[in-house]
Amino acid sequence: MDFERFLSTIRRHAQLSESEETRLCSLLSIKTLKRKELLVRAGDDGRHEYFVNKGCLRTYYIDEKGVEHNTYFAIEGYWVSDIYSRTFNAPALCNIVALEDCELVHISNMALECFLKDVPGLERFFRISYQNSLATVHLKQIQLLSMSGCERYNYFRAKYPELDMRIPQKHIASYLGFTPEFFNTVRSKAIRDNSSKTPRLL
Amino acid sequence: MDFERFLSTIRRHAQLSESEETRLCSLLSIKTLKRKELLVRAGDDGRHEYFVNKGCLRTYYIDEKGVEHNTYFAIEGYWVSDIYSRTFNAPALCNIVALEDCELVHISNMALECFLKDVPGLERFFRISYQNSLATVHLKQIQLLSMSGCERYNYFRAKYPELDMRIPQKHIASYLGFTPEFFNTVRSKAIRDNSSKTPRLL
DNA sequence: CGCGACGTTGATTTGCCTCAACGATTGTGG
DNA sequence: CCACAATCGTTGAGGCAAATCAACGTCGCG
Repeated sequence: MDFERFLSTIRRHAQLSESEETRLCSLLSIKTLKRKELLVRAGDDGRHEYFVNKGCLRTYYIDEKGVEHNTYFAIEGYWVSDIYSRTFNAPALCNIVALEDCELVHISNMALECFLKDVPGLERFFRISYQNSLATVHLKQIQLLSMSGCERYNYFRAKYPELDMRIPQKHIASYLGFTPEFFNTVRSKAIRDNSSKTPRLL
Repeated sequence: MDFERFLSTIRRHAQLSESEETRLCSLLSIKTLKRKELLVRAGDDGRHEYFVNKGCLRTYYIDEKGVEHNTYFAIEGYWVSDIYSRTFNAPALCNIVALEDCELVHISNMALECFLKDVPGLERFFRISYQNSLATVHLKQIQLLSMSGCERYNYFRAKYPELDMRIPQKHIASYLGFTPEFFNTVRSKAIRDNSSKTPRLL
């Protein structure tokens, strides 16, 4: 079992004692997924947290008309789950699917909650992580409200060059909130005038 | 100094010892604001957290063209701050202004951070709060991507009836991501066919 | 090879914005 | 207490950004 990357991520914001780390590891398991396999299906029980050791996943919501909307991409070192389901003990809102073959570290929400009650250091880790996510999401929200489609894509390319290359364009289009066709015209324009001024926010 | 509501909010997710509560209170102060007064100005130091005892505030971002975009409303029992500034020790991204006369509980980010290091119970409180916010914001993000303007407003009315009545329409328009003029046509339509199906998400 | 997924391009439509004008309401100073 | 300004909400005409629909080239894969 390879929990090294997992543990070193935890250690970035919190110190656990050796025995705490051992106990934590006993709650973990490894889950592998083939490309296109579903990790979470909307409506099912989504009360699990995953850490990406290897691979790439996408989280998306399916609206009433059957249209998919991507909300999140996860690659190595990222966490992924249906946060809504975990937090409110509700059925999952979103689907999560592997874009590549994946190796994930798994912990059930229940095990995690119990462990958190006992181990303040881990509370601290997640408090900091969630705070960071919240600040980041707030920035994304500002972006969605204030930037044109073209600007949003330039911003995305500048901030996540790896995702821009690794993920099929139609998924990026959906993530940024427009159609694949429109994404195309934006994209060719963005590449043409590559003079592209760096965005104001980063 | 009236910290009762503040403390009872904390107690909802965490238990502090009596001495911890006393120490916490010694870090707090009361801040009052008149209507239209600024609490935080974009670009300034925003490393403070506030809890609303009384009143109503709005958080907004000003884009490059000078247009305001509302991102958050806070009323009694809510917390408010420039989370980005607090988290990344950066200048504030947003302005925060009083929509009514306000009474706030104030704590500086530095005092809060120090206290958190010492008091695991408070880490827990904020871990849970941030997790709830994150789940809620994720839902809002889904909404912005998947719903039409009209649907977004019906959703907002259903979920926050108090805010719908308490806050000037133009601010709600901006929060939902469209102009006051367009908001109006949407609003009159929404009221007319009040048959309005309850939204799928809540 | 042939099928299906993906990316590309263009014609048409539409949701929402812009601009402008006009009541209604609130606030303010004389 | 009234007059006037300022702000807010309302309505309509015209315009633009982005969606929709449809057709076609290309690539990877069974």
